[in-house]
Order: sequence, then C-alpha cells, then structure tokens
Amino acid sequence: MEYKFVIIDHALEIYVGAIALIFTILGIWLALKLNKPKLQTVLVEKEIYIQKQEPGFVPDDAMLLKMGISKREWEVLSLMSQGFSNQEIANQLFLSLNTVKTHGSNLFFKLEVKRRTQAIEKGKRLGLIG
Amino acid sequence: MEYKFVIIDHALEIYVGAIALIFTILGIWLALKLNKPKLQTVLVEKEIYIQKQEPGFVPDDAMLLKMGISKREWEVLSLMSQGFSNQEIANQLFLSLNTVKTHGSNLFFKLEVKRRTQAIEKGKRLGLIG
DNA sequence: GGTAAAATCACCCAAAAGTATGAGTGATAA
DNA sequence: TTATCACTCATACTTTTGGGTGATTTTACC
Repeated sequence: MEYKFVIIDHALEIYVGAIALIFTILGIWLALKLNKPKLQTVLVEKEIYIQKQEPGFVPDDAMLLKMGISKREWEVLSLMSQGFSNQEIANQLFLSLNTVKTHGSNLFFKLEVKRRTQAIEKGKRLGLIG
Repeated sequence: MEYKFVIIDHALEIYVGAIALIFTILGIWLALKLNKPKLQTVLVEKEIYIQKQEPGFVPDDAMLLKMGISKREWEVLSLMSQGFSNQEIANQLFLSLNTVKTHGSNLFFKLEVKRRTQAIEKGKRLGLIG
C-alpha cells in the first residue's frame, strides 16, 4: 500500500529521473562512439640490454681435451652459463631432463666442482666458455 | 678400619701394580716419542688455475642505482657469481640463510630474472660485477 | 665383429634454491 | 610525527638441482 502511494505521488519525478538516466547513458555511449577513432599512440620505451657475447670466442680445445669434456657436456655447460634451467636446456637440445642432469653431473665431476655456478665460473676461467 | 686392613694386607701387590702402571705409561710415552719422526712428507702437485679477475674492476654505480640494487643485494650477487651457495654466503656475511634468500629474491626481481645463473649473467652484462 | 667411449634415459632420494607472506628494527626524509 | 626504506629473520611451501645407480643405444675405431 505504502509503496503504491509513493509511486503514485512521485510518478512524475520517477519518470523524469528515468529519462535523465537513459539520456545520460545515451550521451556516454555517443561520446565513446565518436571518440573511438581518436586513437592515441603511447610510446613506451623498454630498455633491452643486448648480450655483449664475445663475438669471436673460441673454446680452448686443448683445455677441453685435457679436462675430458665431451661435446654434449660442453653444450650443456654453455647453456647453463647463459642462465637456462636443466629443463630449458633439455628442450633446446631435444633431450630428456634426466639426460641433461647426467651430462651436468659428469661435467661437475670433470671440473671438480659441486654446483653449476662453480662450473660456470671455472669454465670461464679455463676458457671453455665465453 | 676395613680399608686399612685391605691396604696393609695387599701393600706389596699395590706397590707392584703401581710400578707396572708407571712403566707401562713410560713405555707408551717412549714409543710415541721415538715414532714421531716417522712422519712422511708427501708432495702432491696440484694445478691451480688463477682467476683472471678483472684487476681493477669497479661496479657501475650508475647502473646499480638505476636498477635500485642495494649494497647487501650487490654483495650477495657478487658472492653468487663466485659460485658460493646461499648457506656459504650467509656464513661469510654473518647472516641467516633466510636473509640471503630474501636478498636473492629481491635481486632477481630487480634484475627481472628467475635464477641465480641468470642474475650472474645479467649482472656481468650490466657491469655490476666483474 | 668386437670394443670402448659417448650419449641416452629412468628411478629414487636428498639438498639447495626459490616463492610468498609477515614482521620487527633503525635510520632518515617529509 | 608519520612515512619510507634497507636490512634482518621466520615459517611454510614448491621447484630445481644434484647424487647415486643402472641400463640401453649409438658412434667410432681397431
């Protein structure tokens, strides 16, 4: 009952309000529609640090031979030094994760180190990687 | 009373025992003394590859500032690049393992990398470490 | 053809690394 | 005084690494 009266008493106001709302929305819609082609290009600068990879680096074959490091082991070491995980190395060389681990273990043994970071450090010192 | 009788009754045995003990010890001491020069010196040649560490390397302060890397974070990065484990770094810097991990995580975030090996690689490229 | 080294992969287990979150302190700047 | 920041540390959890072992398959060479 009470709601009914309210509605009847303020029918006009409600009506006006509804119209206002509708046209407000219409206005917004129009504005958006018309503004669409006003595409603005925002330039975002993203600094990329290019790898200053030794351009003409050549691994020390004599040292590789001396340490008894095989081709595959060297490849793994090289990728490790570039920050790749074992899984990523496996993907790149089309090997299983286990194989990469095996190469890694053999590598560590031959280089007499315990961790990949040490292997990288020693590999660079010995001129095995660039 | 009883103890007294025991001592008197076996005075001789006790005396002999004491002598035996003393000379046993003397014998042992002598043997050790005479055996000392038996030490043999073995010379083992071990090849050491000296780190061709940049002699006068200076971290790029501007880059450090740019990347927002703090002193502690830089220290951790530097030790990481030398092949130390988090635990070893913690010991050297008198920090807890967890603190080193925290510094590491913040470092990786700032360098936009996911692993210590990548952090090392990027750190070198940016001239943060030698 | 036999043999040795290299390469491949599996499985299991343990250790190290890394993530997420919260929190306390001291120094310093607004 | 509040706000910020570097530094410290903790707990809990997930992922990655590394060690050990064993096995099969290439590859290269005599």
